[in-house]
Amino acid sequence: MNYTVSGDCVVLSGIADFSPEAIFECGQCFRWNADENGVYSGVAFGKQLEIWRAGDDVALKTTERDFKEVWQGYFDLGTDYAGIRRHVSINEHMEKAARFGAGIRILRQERWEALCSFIISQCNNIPRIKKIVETLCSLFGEEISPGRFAFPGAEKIASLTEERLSPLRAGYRAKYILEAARAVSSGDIDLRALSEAPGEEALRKLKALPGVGDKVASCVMLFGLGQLDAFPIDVWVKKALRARFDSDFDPCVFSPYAGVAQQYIFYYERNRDGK
DNA sequence: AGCCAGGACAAGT
DNA sequence: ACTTGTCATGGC
Repeated sequence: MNYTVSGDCVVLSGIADFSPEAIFECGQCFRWNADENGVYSGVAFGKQLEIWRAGDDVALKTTERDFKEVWQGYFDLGTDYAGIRRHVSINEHMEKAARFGAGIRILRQERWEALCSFIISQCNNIPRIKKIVETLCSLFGEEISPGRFAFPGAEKIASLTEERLSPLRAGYRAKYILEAARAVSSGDIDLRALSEAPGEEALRKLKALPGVGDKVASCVMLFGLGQLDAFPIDVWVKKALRARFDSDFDPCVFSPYAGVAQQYIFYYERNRDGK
């Protein structure tokens, strides 16, 4: 990946398939927000970042060291998303969806953060998911700069109780959060190993956790384990599959990038009537 | 005011 | 193998 260092920024020049808005608003993450100028800020891997598009370039306010150690991987800069868009544009609808979602990249998020966040996501709306996640971080995460918090580790959450999680207002999900944290911190489940495991095995082991079914497990695989072929089916994707694909349609045709295709479908289905 | 949300799970057909 | 009720909460 070509980049230049300019002042306190790292600049990616002439990079096409990289839209901060598409990346952060496509529902894959919950801790990034834009200011009035379209500058996104957030925290990942305990590091803070501001990032924005400037013409043909993308600027990241970070050090070269953090760029190489954290953000290059986080933004999946080694993957050719233009090629993936061509690969999944198998029909007219997918051409439109992929064009609409051009600039989406699947973030390689922290494994435990992805698991915890998508447990919270079940039967919940995105604004409230973000609120619960942010409360979780501000209450139990390390303050890395004034008002900014890292995502709390599984060990930290495992040491808590349902009572201590009650300020989250997470409802029935609180016990799922605790159980998952205990499983991760005790080594009962090894998320790192699952990112190298076959999809079948990763899905099965994730679903052994209480409160984790097909959909949440698939999201963890896609957004936390780097398994780009995982295909989460939520209410929006279900609606799109019903309305815009044959009844016997099999997402395997997108393999090995079914998850990316799913994200184009999801993002397009949610926003096609808006902007 | 009431429907719905990036569901999971058990119980009933 | 499908359908239904329940779970806790608040965004819109």
